[in-house]
Amino acid sequence: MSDGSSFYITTPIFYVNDVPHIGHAYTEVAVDVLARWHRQRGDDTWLLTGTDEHGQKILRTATANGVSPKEWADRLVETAWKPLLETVNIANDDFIRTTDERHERNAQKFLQHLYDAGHIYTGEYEGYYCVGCEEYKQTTDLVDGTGEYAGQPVCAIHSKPVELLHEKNYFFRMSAFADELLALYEANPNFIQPESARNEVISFVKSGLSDLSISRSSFDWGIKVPWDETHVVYVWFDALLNYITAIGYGEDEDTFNSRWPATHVVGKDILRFHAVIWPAMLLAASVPVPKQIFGHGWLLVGGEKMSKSKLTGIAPSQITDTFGSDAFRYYFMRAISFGQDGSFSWEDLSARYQSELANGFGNLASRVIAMVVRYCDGVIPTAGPLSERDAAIHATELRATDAAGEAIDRLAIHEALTAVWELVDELNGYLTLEEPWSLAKDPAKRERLETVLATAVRGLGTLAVLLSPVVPLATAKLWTALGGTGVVTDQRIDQASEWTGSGRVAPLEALFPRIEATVEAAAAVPAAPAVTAVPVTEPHNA
RNA sequence: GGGGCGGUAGCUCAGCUGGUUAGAGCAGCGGACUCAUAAUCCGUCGGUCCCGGGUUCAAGUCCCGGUCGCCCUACCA
Repeated sequence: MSDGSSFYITTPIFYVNDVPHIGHAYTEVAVDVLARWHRQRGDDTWLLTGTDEHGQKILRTATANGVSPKEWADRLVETAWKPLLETVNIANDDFIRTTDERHERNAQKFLQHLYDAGHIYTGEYEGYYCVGCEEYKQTTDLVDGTGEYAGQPVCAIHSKPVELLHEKNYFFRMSAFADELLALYEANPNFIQPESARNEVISFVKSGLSDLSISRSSFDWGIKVPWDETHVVYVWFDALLNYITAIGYGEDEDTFNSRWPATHVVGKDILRFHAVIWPAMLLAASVPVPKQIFGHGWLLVGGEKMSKSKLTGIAPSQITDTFGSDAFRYYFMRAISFGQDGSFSWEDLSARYQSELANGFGNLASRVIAMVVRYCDGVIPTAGPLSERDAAIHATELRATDAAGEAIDRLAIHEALTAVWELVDELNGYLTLEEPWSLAKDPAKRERLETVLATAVRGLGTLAVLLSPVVPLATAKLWTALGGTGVVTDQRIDQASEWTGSGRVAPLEALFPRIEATVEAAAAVPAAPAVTAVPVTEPHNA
């Protein structure tokens, strides 16, 4: 687990037409925390994210805005999606766009490969098409018409007649892989996690797989099907391939082999694409399947799934403008069991910011450093003989380090934080019991004072190392204040308590300053939309 | 219609294969302390474990029924 092995992790790629909300940021942060953790463990880590830019919807909005689809995508990537990564401080190693040449070229290679191997056939798709919806409807989406349309099926949404259309399509023989997939799920219980996600996928596949239409000819904004340029590749088929085209599939075997297979973290709404279609595609192409697919839960606002249409969508910057990116990252990682749905509320966010970050961790850093400055002129003292309590702190450092690392291996980010926070709480309690401010008044207790402060400083440095993946800005400041060697992100997280430094501390500003008046403003104003349905500002597309 | 998940203190949630007085954090209340971001530490209040049956020496924990919420999936006419 710390042998420099490869760790390749991905986020889903953003559909550029969406408006960034905290759900997108949540996924990014989770993946980023895992990636940072692995980097600090010495693993050869690679974090990929990017954008999904093809498809009819994008073509349509681009046209409506009077620009080409590529121009439209360029604009959204630059104004919305790359800024989102900045907003929540994502340290990605690559950013792939499905319009990148490297992607298009190698996605075509992949497709041609499947075609040559006989996994693709020509079929005909017949279905009812609703012009209003601009999509094929299932018969269950249709209702009997009334009035002038009596007797014919109409779209349940538009109440207008649908057209029966035939379209030639290329189909991927996905049905042939059902047994192989089930065997895969069976043989590797961790392939799909958490358990609830795994069960759902298994029961879905057991109920039978149908073949997948993978091309469209009614519009042309997509990757051309290599043997038939009148067709473009179905957007999901195209999008999934980003995970391999980004690391050299088709043209750089060495790089590809050194990174693949990946850990895919996705929202549970797109789990099936990743846990069924994607592995089937890879099996067909004789490419190893992913290491793991993890489906996380949804963010609930006011008890409902957060959504733009319900006006509960929240822009990440609404949170980070007030609380900062560290608090955003910490809050969502700590408050929500990764894998389950989680409730978001401004009240909970500001409560946790105050009690856990400001009063718990931030204040601990302040008081320890202040005492070293005050009682030892900023020189970190050397510990003398250790008391039972001192030893207990050291034991907790080791226990937290191990427990957190083990939790990260299970992608239980929230548990990792819980484990680390035991050290925060114990250190605060330790100081209260040892009362270094009292020891300082008695010269005869000098050695004891120094031992206590040395122990506290050591614990604080351990926290800086352990929390660096989650709150990188605060821990960098803390690291500097502690006189830590090099940068904190280079410190081995699996040996967090073995950190070294110059032996001097520097003054430290409050890591998480209290947010007094602004808390009320933040809690009151942005919370309003969920209750009173005030529209959330959407800065980009109409 | 089938299938799955969930309904535990004011809030957010733990409670594995059933076993002593049902737990945590936050909020509330009381106290201690002063190094620190009026922060920290200690104590304390607080629950018909959705409802009704059943199995058992014993059920939040298993079974049946009901109810509410969510998710997946499928429709007969």
